[in-house]
Amino acid sequence: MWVSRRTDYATRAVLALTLEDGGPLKLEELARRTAVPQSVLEQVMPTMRTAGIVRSERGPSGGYRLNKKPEEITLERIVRVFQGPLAPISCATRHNPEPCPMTIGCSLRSVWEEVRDATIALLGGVTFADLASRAGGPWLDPSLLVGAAQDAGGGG
Amino acid sequence: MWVSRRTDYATRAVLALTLEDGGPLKLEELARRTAVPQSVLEQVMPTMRTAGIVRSERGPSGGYRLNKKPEEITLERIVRVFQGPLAPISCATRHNPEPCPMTIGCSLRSVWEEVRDATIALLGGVTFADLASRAGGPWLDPSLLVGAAQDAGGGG
DNA sequence: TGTATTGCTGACAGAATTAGTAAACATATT
DNA sequence: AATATGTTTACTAATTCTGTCAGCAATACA
Repeated sequence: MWVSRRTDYATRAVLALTLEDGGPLKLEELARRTAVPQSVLEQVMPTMRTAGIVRSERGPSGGYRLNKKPEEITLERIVRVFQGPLAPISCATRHNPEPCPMTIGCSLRSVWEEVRDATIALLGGVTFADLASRAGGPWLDPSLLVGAAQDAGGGG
Repeated sequence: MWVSRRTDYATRAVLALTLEDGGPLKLEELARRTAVPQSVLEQVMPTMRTAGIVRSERGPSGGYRLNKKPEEITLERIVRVFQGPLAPISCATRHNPEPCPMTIGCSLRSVWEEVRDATIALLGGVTFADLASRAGGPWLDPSLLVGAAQDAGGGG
């Protein structure tokens, strides 16, 4: 339960863009497909733009596209942008591990590091090309869409 | 960075008790050895007692002991008591996964589940007997102890 | 019986984090 | 200009985290 809502939203958005394969998606449409509040996506997408993951165009016929090939975007990348360090505890980060009073011989830390490494290995080994190919059918449950975007209509 | 301070403290305390091997440790002593504020341990230890991990005796010559053999206490057990579900996201818990609007074909969820399972495998595969045997030398850095427990003195 | 020593419990305050809304702004097209 | 889009910032409410404290409960021992 350590993945924040925004991280979740971001990964959904990138998956949606991957499935769209090139064509730009407007924020409104993106919000509808991912069932994310538009006002929140408004904050999430610029962050990903700054991180170089997506690219945007303004004005009519604007929208978002991926800025790289899906095979080059790992889940780890997205998660890191929104979550920071992946270590479960601050004494086990790779960069600036917080010194803990039990550094010497603290056998707990090595386990936390193993958890960290396993997490990184999994998230780093999955690209959005993988995710898209696995996401066969319709990946959005219409019955739960009601209220997610008021003017989404029944369309489809 | 999803392991809370209290979880950290709890695991340290169990390790300390394991290293003590049977002999009871007073809360005050436990706090000193683990460099945890005594007032916080006062909340953490009863929780572990309720969970059946430790056992306590009151009065003079009282204190805490393990309630099981160290080989029978996994790190997973402790973490679960204080953290709840180990899944990184609420749609990937084993018990009551929160339905997310992308259930159908959402390929992200399976990755979160892999992270969850890897975490469980690691934490569940390590017992405090393991940890104690790995924790060779003095596992408390004296130089960082200052201020951790005011009346600990410079002693040692 | 009473006192000292220990653990137990619940209330609480401050800080930090999270989630979501909204208003005003910038840029591109027509 | 007018419209359609993305951008930025401020803000509120809710929740969680961390640590402190005061007072209660039980045990040992004189």
